[in-house]
Amino acid sequence: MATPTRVRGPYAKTEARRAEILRTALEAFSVRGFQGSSLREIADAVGLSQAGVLHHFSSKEALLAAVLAEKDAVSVSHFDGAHGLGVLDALRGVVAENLAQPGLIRLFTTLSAEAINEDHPAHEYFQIRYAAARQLIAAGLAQGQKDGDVGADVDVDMAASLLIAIMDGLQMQWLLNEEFDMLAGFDTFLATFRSRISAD
Amino acid sequence: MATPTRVRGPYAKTEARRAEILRTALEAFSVRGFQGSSLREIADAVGLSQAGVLHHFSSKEALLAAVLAEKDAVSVSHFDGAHGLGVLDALRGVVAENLAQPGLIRLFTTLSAEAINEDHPAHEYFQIRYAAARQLIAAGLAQGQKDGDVGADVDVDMAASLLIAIMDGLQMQWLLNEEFDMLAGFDTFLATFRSRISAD
DNA sequence: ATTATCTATAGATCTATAGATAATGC
DNA sequence: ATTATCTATAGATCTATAGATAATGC
Repeated sequence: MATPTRVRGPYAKTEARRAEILRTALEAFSVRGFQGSSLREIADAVGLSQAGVLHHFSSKEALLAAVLAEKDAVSVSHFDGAHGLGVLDALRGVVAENLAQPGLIRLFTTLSAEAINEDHPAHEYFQIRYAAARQLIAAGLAQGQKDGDVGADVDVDMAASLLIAIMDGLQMQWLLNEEFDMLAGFDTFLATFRSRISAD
Repeated sequence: MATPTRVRGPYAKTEARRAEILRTALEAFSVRGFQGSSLREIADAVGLSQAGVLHHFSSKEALLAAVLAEKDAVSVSHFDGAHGLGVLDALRGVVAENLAQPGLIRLFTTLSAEAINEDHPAHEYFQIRYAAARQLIAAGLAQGQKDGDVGADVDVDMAASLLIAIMDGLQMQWLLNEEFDMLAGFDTFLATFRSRISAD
């Protein structure tokens, strides 16, 4: 029962076509959510039939999974080696970068709210994503405690949750109103928060 | 072309029936969103046919509008007379109250994210709701500046945005994980924030 | 020969309306 | 007589599959 030998690979254009579908699906999901988007509208925007899209992604859920998998872990690069109060600067970098990617932020904001529902296909994805983000931030702050630049009395898990909460909340206000300056908001928050958690 | 005289009112049971539909619709919208909920599932849960629901609310959008109109302005009572640093205590009261109403919080979190889309029927509702919340909080803080218990250098609009952001963000984490203690999170935030904005 | 794509369609939905029947209020 | 409710249905969707045809790779 060996898997049949793959005689040859896909067409040369296939990779680009798949990327085009993913880009288009991201746009649709970010604006209308997963439930509110149809394969038909994505196919039309790409210039394929609906069945053509399903040739590349076997189901609507598989397409969502592919979109999320592709855009995952992008912001993690900011955290390479960040520790202690440097974590706050890394997060500021994430906020600044997000300003240039409204579509991506809208995707995550829209889908994460849809995914509160346990039956949503991205429910587990977002639970894991949030836990991982908290863990990454908390670990960086804990390292800072060892190094002595973060106060030993700071609850690093709660601090991580607050940082994520303020970022999420500012994004929401920015998405509802482009004029809103979420970077200034984060800086205002950070000014207070930094002195709060820093070891005197 | 006068409106035909209303000869008599609805049945005695009608008010209760409408309330039942609203309660059921809130539950559905809060779990699956507006787009993800169907009149059929709401009708089934109430024990009516789909057409029966549409007799009481002329369309799905009208039902959404009625749900939002009914639940609006509930938290405003906390703010009666709150000003200056008292605004922070009022907001803490809102967070504490929200802990007992996960369904309602899920409704607003789910719908507000769906409503980022300009074409969503609740888009304008949430823009107005956010603006009103910011205005209410900012006005309370501005009053505190006149009274001298909030620092004159504080940007009250930004402070209001930060307070709303942290509340929204903590709610999101709480909805994804019931174990998360959002009141403790808000208190941690407040401890720092209060000293930050208070006039020395 | 295999991959990519299309047309056609099955089988489920979904919202809203039309028109009939049952229940209630004046 | 009016309100409440039902059944039936129109008219649009929606996802996924079957099977045919076109394009490409070895």
